[in-house]
Amino acid sequence: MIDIPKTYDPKEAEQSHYARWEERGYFSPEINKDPNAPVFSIAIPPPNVTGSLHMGHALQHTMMDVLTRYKRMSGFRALWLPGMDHAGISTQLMVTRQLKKEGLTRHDLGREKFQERVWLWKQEYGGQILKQIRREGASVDWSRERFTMDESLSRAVREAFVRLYDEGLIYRGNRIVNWCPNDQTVLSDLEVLREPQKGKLYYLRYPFKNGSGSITVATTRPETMLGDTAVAVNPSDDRYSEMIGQTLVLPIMNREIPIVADDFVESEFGTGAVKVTPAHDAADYEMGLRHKLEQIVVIDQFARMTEAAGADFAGLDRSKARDLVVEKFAELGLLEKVVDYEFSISKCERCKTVIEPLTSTQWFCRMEPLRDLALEKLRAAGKPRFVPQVPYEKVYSDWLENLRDWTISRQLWWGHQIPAWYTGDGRIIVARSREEAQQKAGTDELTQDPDVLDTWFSSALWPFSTLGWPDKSEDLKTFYPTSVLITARDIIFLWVSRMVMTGLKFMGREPFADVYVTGTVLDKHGQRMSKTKGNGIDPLEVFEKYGVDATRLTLASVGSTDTRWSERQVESYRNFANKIWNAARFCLLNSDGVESVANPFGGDRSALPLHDRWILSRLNKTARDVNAQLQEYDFHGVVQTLYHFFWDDFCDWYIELSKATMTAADESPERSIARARLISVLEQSLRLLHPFMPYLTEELWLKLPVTHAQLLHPAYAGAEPTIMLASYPQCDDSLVDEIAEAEMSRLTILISCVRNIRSEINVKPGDRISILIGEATPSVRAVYEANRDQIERLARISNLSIKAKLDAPKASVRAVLSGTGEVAVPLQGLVDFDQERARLTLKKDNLQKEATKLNTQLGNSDFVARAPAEKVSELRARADEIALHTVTLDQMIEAIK
RNA sequence: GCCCGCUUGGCUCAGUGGUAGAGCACUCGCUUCACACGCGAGGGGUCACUAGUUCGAAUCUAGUAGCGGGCACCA
Repeated sequence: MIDIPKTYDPKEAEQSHYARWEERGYFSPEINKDPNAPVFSIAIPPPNVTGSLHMGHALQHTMMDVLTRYKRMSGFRALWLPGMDHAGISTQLMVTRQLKKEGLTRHDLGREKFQERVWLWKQEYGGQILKQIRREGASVDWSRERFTMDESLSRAVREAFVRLYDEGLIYRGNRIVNWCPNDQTVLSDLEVLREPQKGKLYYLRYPFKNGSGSITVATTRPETMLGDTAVAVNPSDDRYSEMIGQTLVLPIMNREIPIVADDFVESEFGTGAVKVTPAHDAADYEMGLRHKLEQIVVIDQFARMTEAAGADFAGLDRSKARDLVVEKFAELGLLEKVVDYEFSISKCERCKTVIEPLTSTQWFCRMEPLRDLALEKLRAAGKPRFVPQVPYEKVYSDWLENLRDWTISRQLWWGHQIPAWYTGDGRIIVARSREEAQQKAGTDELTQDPDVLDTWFSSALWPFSTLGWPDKSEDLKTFYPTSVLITARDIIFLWVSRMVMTGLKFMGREPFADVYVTGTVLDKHGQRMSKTKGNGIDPLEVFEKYGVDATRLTLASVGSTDTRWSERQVESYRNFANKIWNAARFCLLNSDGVESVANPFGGDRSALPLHDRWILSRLNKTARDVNAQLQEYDFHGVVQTLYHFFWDDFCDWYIELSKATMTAADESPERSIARARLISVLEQSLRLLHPFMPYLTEELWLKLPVTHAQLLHPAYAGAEPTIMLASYPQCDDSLVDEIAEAEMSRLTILISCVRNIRSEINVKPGDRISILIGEATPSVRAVYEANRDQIERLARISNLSIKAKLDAPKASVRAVLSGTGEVAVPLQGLVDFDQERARLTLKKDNLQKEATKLNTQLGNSDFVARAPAEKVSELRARADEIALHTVTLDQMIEAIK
């Protein structure tokens, strides 16, 4: 006897299969030997080298793995390419901290040594997430693992930079940027968070030069007034129109500044007059350009006041400077008032430091021409296709339409150093290498720009740089464009749109056909999980507690809508995994003799027992639905379909109906065939489930007494058996059998009805009862006759009478079978009549309510005239049924009075 | 401020122009020889609110409220 535990222990299966799959090369597309195989490819959204797995990853990876495994089993040359990005700022921060413990700064080491330290750090601490991806069961091709700092990807970065520069899409310029005083680098708009902030609004008076009073401006940042070079008012604001062009004397600084007119100013806000600090505010910067105002830098890169702010302020921190400015205004009698004010403030996404807008020379990428490529592609070809289309396509196109230039330089040492060199005479040479630069420059007296590129610049190239671009590699030809990108919605701008733009620019094709945007897993209160809130749930702990497969099912069923995390949900899928385990256990414990059955469902199909024809029909319809749902990325739907097929159809009915034959004591051909059929259906079910539950299904599938090699997809012929490479079941239309399904429903309705009666009148589960069936059409009666044993066994009946007429004793419980037929259970005085009468009366009342509703509808001539005839007759049939049922109930009530 | 999404039984969520669904929780009964992470039976919802379109609306339209999200140079 085979020894199989009663409860599924996920750990064992999770430990034993992954390494084997990987070693045998099952994750690589090369495993597919069919030269004409269609191609399916996914580039993983590269996680950050400093990061570790969170629920969002687990969710996306589950879906990517489901699709990859599904396509692989369907014979596709499937590639899911893994890797990481180098996370410039975060990684540099990690190593800087490490150095600090040793009492060192990066400047002590110098650039080169520092970079060596970062690589050492990466080797030791980086890429935790790669191990975690293995734990998830993700079937990524590790032989193609990439890192954005790999030489081949770095080459792609340089190539892209040079090409964009040569076309004038990359330029160097002095503009206002977002500066993080803590990280000491510029940031792009997308790396800046806006957070609500409680602060003050300061009303400051700026006197006129001619001594005729003052104008009042309102500001949240008084310290910036030291760099003011104008005050602006709206040209149509009557209060100020006469003052336009007049000169003010900036207090403290005693600088003469003009009053200018600008449409940007909102008359309703504050005093309607705005101080203008072109060097320290993005809007003021624009205004400064419009009015040719001087940019005076009063705050430096450490957020301290500069010499230009005056001797009293130079070197002061910006917050100290604020206090001092306010103090001085008060002393001068120029502080009109200070009011509480709530506004939003820009913060560094990573370190939450308040951003200092300042003018600085940086590298920028012009977005308009790239943006136009993406918008044209969307409008002309609908590419990429967003799933769900609403609202993401619009989110994407709206963003593209309002796009501003992208700051791509970063003042870091970790990343791709900008391939630009400066000559002694001030020329800029952009080239793929120093050698090329020297050639172009005609000199070797070159200094390379010290800055590196935004990490996202390299990520934007990911779908093709990972496949070998700029070389015209085989991989690039085969796997680009990728099939689908699966990601969270907050990455649409940061990554998706940039990949589309670079893909169209350099490859001439969008990098992926579809973009599937996942929902978000929220905490139980509906809040986003975040490190700062500390409300995150560690997927690894969930794996540990409930198993990877159950967690994957839970995550897959999240689909594209936000869902609150519910441990109960995982628990129910854990139970489902156990159900599968036990169904298999039952099959395996009763598997003697199945080897002798070559083709369990072979021969004349119409001669098969009803339940066999029925399960084949259900199985094939399930395969049809599942394939369709997977094509449509309906992850939630497909999980439901598989769950209900396996549990309701296979376990609750098919196994139960098979028991009569398959658990017979004596060995017989019938017994072996029944067992082989059960195993065949189980085997196919496991294949359907495999993309979602890789470990459990592999564990069980390999145990089944079937000829595994024959079940492999032809593209993998000759491979060592694994369910990973078995054919994904497709619907065989010839096995869809509506008659069998209709007949089967007659049986299940009857059995459920009898069970219901037993329960209602409190018959002990073990007791066998007599029942009578009548009033059924001859064909239905034939179904009952043919399945007499099954009915008796599953409804626990000792005496089953099937006749044309129902001749039940008066004191019987009778029930109308939905569709056709009546069933009666003689009571033989075993029931409390009062109780029974009450029960029947309640039942009758409920039926009356439904009848009233139906009759109203059927009495409506408009309905009868306009509704589809099918619908009308459906309701008529139901009304007739209720009428019949009511009569029966009346008779029953009468009989036990 | 603008745009978008969500609002279905106690909880988490499906769903569709035509008699309200699942899982969990709950009630009752079961150690029935795969499974108590189970088996059988059952109770429970005017599908946020209002108005409209329709023979018919939870499903379409408009508005209202609550929640959530995105965008924005309001000092």
